[in-house]
Amino acid sequence: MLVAGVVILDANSLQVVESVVIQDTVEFPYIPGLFSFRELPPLVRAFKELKTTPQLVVCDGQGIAHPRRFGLASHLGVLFDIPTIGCGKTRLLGEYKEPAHQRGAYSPLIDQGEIIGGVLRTQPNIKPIFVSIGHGISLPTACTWITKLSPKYRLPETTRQADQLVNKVSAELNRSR
DNA sequence: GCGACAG
DNA sequence: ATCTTGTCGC
Repeated sequence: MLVAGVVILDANSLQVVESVVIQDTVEFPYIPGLFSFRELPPLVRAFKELKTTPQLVVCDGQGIAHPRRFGLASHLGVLFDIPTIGCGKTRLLGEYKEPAHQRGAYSPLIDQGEIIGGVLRTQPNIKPIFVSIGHGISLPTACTWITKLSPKYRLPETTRQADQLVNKVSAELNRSR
């Protein structure tokens, strides 16, 4: 069983505009590099229930910072033809130097001589996150957006709100069983 | 063969 | 992701 959530926030106030949570049964296991095979189906189901069409999507996973340069965020962006950003808490691949300890600073994530993403410091002296292009956006613009969406915590508000919603639902789901 | 490895 | 205690800080 898997619970997937999508939360839409207003870009300026960062207040929740709409949210969708679905529960699905997935058979495909988690395999690094094949994340989409497991997470995309339920995510697509959740997206189809949205009444609002998002102008930008922040995904919990990588974009082109992927062995085939096509992670979950890239996949979702192409499917719905919507700008997307891959935003992971940990690294899938690539080498990098520690970014400056200042909010908004980021250093390039490199693989095979290519810049596949940015290691972004969203909060001063806090472990950075891994940002990469998903679809229809540049890396600098993606980093600017993620920084703007993370005014107080390490992770962007979009991800935090979605996580909280999912945890809440899955918690009361267990309690009744 | 060994180590690395989004969630 | 999950397991898992106390602890530090706003």
